[in-house]
Order: sequence, then C-alpha cells, then structure tokens
Amino acid sequence: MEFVPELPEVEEVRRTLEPFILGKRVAGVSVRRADVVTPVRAPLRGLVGRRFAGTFRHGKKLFVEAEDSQTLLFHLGMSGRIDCVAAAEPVGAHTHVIIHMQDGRDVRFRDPRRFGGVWYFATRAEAVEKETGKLGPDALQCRVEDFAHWRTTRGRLKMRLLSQRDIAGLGNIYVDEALWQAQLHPMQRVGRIKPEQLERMVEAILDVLGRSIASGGTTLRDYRNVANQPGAFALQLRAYGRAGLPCLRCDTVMRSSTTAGRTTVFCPQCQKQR
DNA sequence: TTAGGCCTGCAC
DNA sequence: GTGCAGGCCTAA
Repeated sequence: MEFVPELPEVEEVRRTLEPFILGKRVAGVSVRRADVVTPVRAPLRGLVGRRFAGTFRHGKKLFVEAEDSQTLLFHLGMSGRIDCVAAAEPVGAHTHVIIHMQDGRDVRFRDPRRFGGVWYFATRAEAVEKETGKLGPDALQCRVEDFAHWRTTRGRLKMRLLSQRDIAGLGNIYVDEALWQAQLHPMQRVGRIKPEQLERMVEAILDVLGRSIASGGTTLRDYRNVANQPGAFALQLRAYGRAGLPCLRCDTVMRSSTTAGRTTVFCPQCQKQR
C-alpha cells in the first residue's frame, strides 16, 4: 500500500491550489534544500512581486505560471505534496521549498522521499517545450487514434501504458484499474490488440480517471490535496492492492505478478489473453 | 529490455 | 533489522 500521485491526484492538487494563488503576489521564496530545485541556482527571486496567473497540467506534471510567464513545474514523484497554509504554521519535516504569498499564506512543497522536485523556467513556452515534448497525450484527452501506431510496435500493454511517452499520467494504480475494467491482460502484446479491445481500453482509462477525479483522487496512506483533505477513490479500487482477494466481477482469486520491478494485479479469469 | 539506484516510512 | 513500495532516469 503506497501513496502514489498519479494524474487524478495531481489534478486535484491543481484544482485546489488555484484559489490560493491565482491573482496573488509572491512575497518571497525560501529554498530549504537546494538540490530539490532545478536548476540548482534557479533565479526564484525573480518571482517576488509577481502574481500567479494560471496553472496547467500534463500527465503528472503540474505547472504554475506567473504573470510575466515565469513558470514553475512541480513533480510530486512518490511522496510529494503541496500545502497551502498560514505562514505562521510550523514548517514540517521534508519541506523543501516555500513560496510566501503577500496575503500571509505559504505554498509549501514537501517530499520526504525526494523523488519529486521543482523546476524553474523563464517562460511558459520553455517549460512546455522541455517538459511535455517527450510525453504522450495527457491521459484525460487520450483517444483511440493515439494508439493506432501500436499495431506495428512491440511491448506489453502494462508497460506501454506506464510509459509516459505513449500516454501521460497513468501510474501503477490506474493502469491496473483500467486493464481490469477493460478486461485486458497486462502482458498482452500491444501489436496484437484488436480495435474493439483498444476502444474498451480507452473507455476504461477515461472512466477510471474521471471517477477518481470526481472523488478527489486516491488516498492510500497520506495523499492530501492542498487543503489537507484526503481523496476517496481508494474505496473504489477494484484491482490495485487486491491480490489474493476475489475478483469483484467473477470471484476468481486475483493474481499478482512482478514485471520489470513493478507489481501488477489482475484477474486470471476475466483478463485472459486472446 | 531489464536491472539498479535514488529515498524514506512502514510492515513484518 | 530487513525488505518492500514506487516514478523515472541511467547503465549494462
């Protein structure tokens, strides 16, 4: 059981962050751990006095843009969080970057495991070019056509869906959920997927992500949005974490396997390879 | 294509 | 105390 910020969690953070920062001015930036920021000597002082103008997201990457186009990218990695709190609140452990707002609030980036980080770009265009160029379409926008090229390529369904190049935003939890829902075998070769299977897959991805966002994301252990509220989607998980338990569709015992260092949970009965 | 490393908290 | 989880990059 682990906490994993995938697309729905990042989207929840983005949505709940906006009211705290849009139109608000930066009063100062404190970097408590320099190597969490890239570049290490990013000119964050340049943000002081600027207002935040917007946020956007691609896959698991969350961008925050200032009025003069300076852009920050937050990547939450495995354990990253963004908290919006009164500046007087005590600063918790593993708080690496603090953006002090002029209204007396802090936006704090915390990440115990430091798989995540903060990136600085002088302009939005530079951020988008460098950080989304290699990503596939955002999973919320994916269409069947985005996977048409799979026909002539190699690889297994699970791995290709996890790769952010094919589709951006899915992690271990939502891939397992989507494959269970679409009744597709994780080890199926992508070159052999039939059109109707692809349609089921895309439909399942959109449905799972949509339902998760609607319930505020998945809280397995310590995921919270910026207002410290947990998400409720864990209650709806049907595959992830259910190895050894009966399949909710056919009652067969769910199996777990490890491929390329990742745990996959699936139902051997209703996710058969064809 | 797969294994290893990064890093920490928690279960055992 | 050991080991495992995970996203993502690098190396064999």
